[in-house]
Amino acid sequence: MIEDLKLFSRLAGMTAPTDPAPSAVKSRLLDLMVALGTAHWQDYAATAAQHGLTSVQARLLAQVTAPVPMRGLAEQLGCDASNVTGIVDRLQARGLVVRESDERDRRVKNVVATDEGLATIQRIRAEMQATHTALDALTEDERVTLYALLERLRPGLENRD
Amino acid sequence: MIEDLKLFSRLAGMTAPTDPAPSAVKSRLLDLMVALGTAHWQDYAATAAQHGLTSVQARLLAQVTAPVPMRGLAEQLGCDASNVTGIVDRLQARGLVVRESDERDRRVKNVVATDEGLATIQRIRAEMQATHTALDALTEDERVTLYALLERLRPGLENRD
DNA sequence: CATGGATGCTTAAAGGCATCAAGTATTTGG
DNA sequence: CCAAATACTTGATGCCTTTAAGCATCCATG
Repeated sequence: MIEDLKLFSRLAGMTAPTDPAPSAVKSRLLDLMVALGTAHWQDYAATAAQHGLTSVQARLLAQVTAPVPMRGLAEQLGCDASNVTGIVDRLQARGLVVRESDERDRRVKNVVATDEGLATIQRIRAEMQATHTALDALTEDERVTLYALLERLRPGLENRD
Repeated sequence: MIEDLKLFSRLAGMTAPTDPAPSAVKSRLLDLMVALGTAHWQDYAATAAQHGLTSVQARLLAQVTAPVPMRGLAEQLGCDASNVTGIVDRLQARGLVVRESDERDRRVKNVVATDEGLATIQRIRAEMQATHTALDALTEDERVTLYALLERLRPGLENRD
């Protein structure tokens, strides 16, 4: 692991001047991000499954901290509005959310989390064992550094319509 | 952004001594990882979709650098073997992979990527625009640091059966 | 050698996710 | 007032996923 760090320091130095070819670090970093992203996602899905939820149901539920119209959920999830209908149907059938008609615009239905819904999503967050374990492997300072680096990655990743 | 780093350095210092309560950094880092993981995953799926592949199909294809038995693919994808049958069926229908009977054990069928399959997966990797853009926001040194940190996260995340 | 138990793969059924096209309310702007 | 836009739902189709069951092949033990 420490060898790895040295290896990449050398690689970094080698391509430093003008960085003409795509960096070897970048390529390997991409692989690593795919691998970790997948593993992390599976942790999320597995934890949600322990509460009888699919990952997309958990993701939707997490968005409902305040009343949200269906349309808004569709945008946040990056999927078709017709899709949200079914997901909310199933969450509602389990008593985790409720649909409320908007008074100002009667076309709109706002989704509201029930107490049980709020409790469930909080529990899922707390129970993501693999992710917690992984983060425990870092010192607090390292977490700060990681946070800062990931924060800088965010702008490039988020503006996908 | 730099303020953020200072903020978290302070937070880190505050919880330093014995770290009794769950760290605030850890909690925010978890949120960030969920957000970035999702965004990154969507980039992956969208890029694969441009080549008419689902994300799982792309993921499977990426595993087939050498002949792999169906069972091996199921383990690498973390899903049931019966699932792999259908995914390989569809990839095979598009001419991206081929099934070959293993000579030593005739129960086994090895999946082999065609030239077109190899080319496709390479193109998808190269075309993950959002991810590449995001990584370009970092300097080479920062990428090295990020790689080293993520590498340390891996053991905790990967040993999920 | 024979056979019973693994092992590798496939099929079928059932449920959820995703997109598209079409349909119903409701609002809004000319 | 009426046409277009908007919010949501429904239905069709296809893929993913799991479970249970089935077939072929291997292997270990008697």
